[in-house]
Amino acid sequence: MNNPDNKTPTRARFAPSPTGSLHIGNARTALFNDLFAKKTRGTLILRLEDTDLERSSAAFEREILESLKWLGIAWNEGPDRGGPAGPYRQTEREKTYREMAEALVEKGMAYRCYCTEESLEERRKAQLAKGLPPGYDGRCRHLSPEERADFERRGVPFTLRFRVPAEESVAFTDAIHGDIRFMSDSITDFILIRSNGMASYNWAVVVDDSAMGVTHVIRGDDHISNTPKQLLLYRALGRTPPRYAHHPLILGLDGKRLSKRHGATAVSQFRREGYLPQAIVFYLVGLGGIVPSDGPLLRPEEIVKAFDLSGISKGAAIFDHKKLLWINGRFIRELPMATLYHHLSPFLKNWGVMNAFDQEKQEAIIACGRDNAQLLTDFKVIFDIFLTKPDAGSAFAGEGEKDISRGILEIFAESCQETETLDEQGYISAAKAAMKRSNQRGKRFFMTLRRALTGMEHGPELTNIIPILGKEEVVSRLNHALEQL
RNA sequence: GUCCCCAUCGUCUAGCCUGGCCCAGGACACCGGCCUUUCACGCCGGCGACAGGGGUUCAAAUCCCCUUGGGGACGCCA
Repeated sequence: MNNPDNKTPTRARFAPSPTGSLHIGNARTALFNDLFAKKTRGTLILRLEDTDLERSSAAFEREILESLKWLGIAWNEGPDRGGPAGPYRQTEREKTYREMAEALVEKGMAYRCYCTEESLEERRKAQLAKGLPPGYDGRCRHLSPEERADFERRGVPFTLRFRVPAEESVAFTDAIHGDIRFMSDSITDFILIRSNGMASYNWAVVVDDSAMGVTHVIRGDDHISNTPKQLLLYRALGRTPPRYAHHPLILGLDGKRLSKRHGATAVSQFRREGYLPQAIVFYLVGLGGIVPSDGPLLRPEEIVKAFDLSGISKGAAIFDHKKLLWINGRFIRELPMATLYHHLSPFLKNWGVMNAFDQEKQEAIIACGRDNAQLLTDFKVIFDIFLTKPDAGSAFAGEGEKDISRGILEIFAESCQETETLDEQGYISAAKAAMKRSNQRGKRFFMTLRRALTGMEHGPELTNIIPILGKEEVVSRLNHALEQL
């Protein structure tokens, strides 16, 4: 579906509803649309589906836009930046939905339904109990003029329902799944306009996509069964439907659709936890089978180049947190320092690193800890090594070893003093000299140094840590440790 | 329940369209080893799958059918 007749420029859209954070599954939909638009040199539209007045909020809207931007998803038209196909918020198109629905009523393709929600709910339950598919039973479909007049006289609120034609075959070719066919009989009359006057999902989508000139609809698998409804609507409207691509959903470890109870799912949360946007994007496209996730780390342009809708795998994929972590670690290790630093700086500010060290030193520390980090937040421990003098005392081995430890530290301190500059080479020779003089070496020797200098048993190599600490600080820490012994 | 979608190692996948090169390749995870002053990184090795059954064919992971399993939809949510 890479724009077969490339006469018409492609127009794709991502249409989240601001009723929650942008979660990883929606992010993938957004990403696919973004990649498709970029690949075909088309347009990406961002549209807010805020017709659920109860649950939509401005805060969620802000968070969604922010998360999208952070992921590097760039829309050309949207609520925040306008465009020729506005409005980009469904609540602002309210009037159009109603007028167009009324026009359908005029033509007999839609009708007023006076059923109450409670009654509908009861009937649905009854259907289910009888083993029938739940769905509208068509009660108001053939109201007599008298009955209708009666409802109107009593001022009963109504919805506008689409009159689904019988025995029609609705087929479409999905870019990912191939041919899909439904019979209209499996679809019951659905609501176009709710009793509060607001459009319902399927209607708003069709009116919008049509008005906005959307050529390609790329969305989750869960919308496959909405597609025939929308196709019927296009038919009623006499308009050409877009092309469709339904990608599979992301599932949790238990095989159920990914949700909050599977742990972190919001993009903003991943961001806070120290994931890189590059890693998330790379993981997400890898999940779809677009790029091999074990292959080389790709730059955004390369991902665009590799992107192909028809290459997306059909089966649902389970979200594997461990693999994401691994990918994140790879990016931390392989990203250019400038890029890594950029993503790390908000964290550095929080940790009070900014005023403690100049950028050069910060970068040296980052380089020193890279191999030990999988998340950006893992750098906290690394920076702590340099930020605070360790409380080494408790970290030393048993009573009997105190004298040995003392000897090692004293002698190593001397060796350091004798060394001109304690760079990597200087450290190595100081250590060699100290080993000879103290007659200690190997694990005991180095672990003693490590504990005295960092207060921890694990961490980056001392050859990387010591040059950054510098001679003065090293000696100071050694003395500090000696005092505690 | 009805309709729709899907089905290769625990997980993500390659292979499937255009049958033989596949007693199925890679990666994550896991296990073992190496490197090493520690953890990590890195390197080497191991474990581990064509859901089942029928066809078609000289030959099927690959094509067809059925079964099973999973997912989704069926809402005045999107």
